[in-house]
Amino acid sequence: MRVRFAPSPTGALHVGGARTALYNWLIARQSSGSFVLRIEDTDRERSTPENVAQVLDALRWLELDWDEGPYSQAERRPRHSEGIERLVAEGHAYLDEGATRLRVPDEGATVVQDVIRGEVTFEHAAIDDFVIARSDGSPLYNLAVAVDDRDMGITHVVRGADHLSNTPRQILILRALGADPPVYAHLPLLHGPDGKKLSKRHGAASVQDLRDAGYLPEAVRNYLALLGWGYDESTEFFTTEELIERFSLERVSKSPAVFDEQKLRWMNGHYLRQLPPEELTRRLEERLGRQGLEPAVRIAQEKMQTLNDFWQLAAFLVEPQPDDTAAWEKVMTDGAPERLRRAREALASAEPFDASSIESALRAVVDELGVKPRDVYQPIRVAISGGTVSPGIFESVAVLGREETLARIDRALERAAA
RNA sequence: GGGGGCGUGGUCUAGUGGUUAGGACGCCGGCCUUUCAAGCCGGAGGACACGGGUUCGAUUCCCGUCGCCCCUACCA
Repeated sequence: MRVRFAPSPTGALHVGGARTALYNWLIARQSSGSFVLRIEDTDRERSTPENVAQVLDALRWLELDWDEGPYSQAERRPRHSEGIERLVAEGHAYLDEGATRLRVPDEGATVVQDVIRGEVTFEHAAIDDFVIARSDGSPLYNLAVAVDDRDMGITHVVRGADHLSNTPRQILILRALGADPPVYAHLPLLHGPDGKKLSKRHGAASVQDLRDAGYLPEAVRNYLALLGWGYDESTEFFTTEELIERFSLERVSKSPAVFDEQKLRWMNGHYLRQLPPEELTRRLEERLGRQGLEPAVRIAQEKMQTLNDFWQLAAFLVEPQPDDTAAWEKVMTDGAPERLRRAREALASAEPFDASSIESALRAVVDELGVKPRDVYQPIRVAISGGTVSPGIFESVAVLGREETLARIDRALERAAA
């Protein structure tokens, strides 16, 4: 099995293209076949080196490795020209105002055998003699695709449903060239939340955006696999090995899907929590360009859904805490300073200064004061973290260390007295 | 306009000629007598786009309608 992913480099790789690449990659790996990467860059206006680099970067980040390429379609111009000349020479195409058109039969029909959609019939009467080469001789999309797929020995063309209507044209060219068409599979399109075809206006829709937002490539692969495909009635999590083993084009759905970042977040959180703390730390330290994050990572991990959540949740453990006026006013009510003072005393003598003895010390304060746990814990949380949300309070205090914790509480006490 | 595709709760999906139409995200509530975006438990929400037909019986088969999307470029 030889498949190809043939994006036109118009900018960042969007999730729709990423899913197409993933599906191709999965069936190539499943069949021990080849995954060919071909850049459809015949439109020089849009195909810049930067755009091509973005596509390659996105695929690398997703860890979808290709076996051949990237081939440049533009560089294959000589082959396209040969095809055009042959079609004209054999009477399958003709010149019209300088451009070259394919002669489409008036009668009959071309049937596309689609793995996902079954037989799709296109009457020739509804297909005009379309242009395959501009008047300057340069090849157009349908011609280039047909010639390249043939030359590259592509056996299965798996692409978006937006190409279904172009398929009979490509088959017509292939047949005129004396070639047998490959097997086709047209994937359902991805739409935005508004039901329209996914575009750049729909938020975090590119692979680049997902990486920047702190998603894990393995989670993105799992989520994307599920956009248009389902294995059974309840399995949602698949390792990449399982995807390779279980994926099948026959089970791909026909209807368009909407990219739902909420569900991706949920799934990403699941993957994040399964990562060994050392591994998560490694990724975070590399991403943030910092060292010594492991203690903070260990206690923040269970609440993170994306890598970016870490900083929001645990920055106070690594840097001076920011002030959050709203949190302060909500928590630092009448008796709060006194409760905080009592907590400070307990923390000053807790020994050793670890989560469990800190917990005992603070629970004792809660008992002595006869208040609700939160009445003691929240003022501490605001004092050390600046906000009302943080990892577990005992663990947070332990990671911060006695000296820094007491200093921050003292500062809060001063502020409360002022 | 012509051609093509698609149509299961807000979203992603499973499914069958006879099921209480299954799972998940999200949402709501509760529990974790520390917050929470984490975890656990429970709940609301769909008669399967609509109308015919075939059938003892259709979400599942056929036809039509409607809606959405794609192609119809000397873009890809």
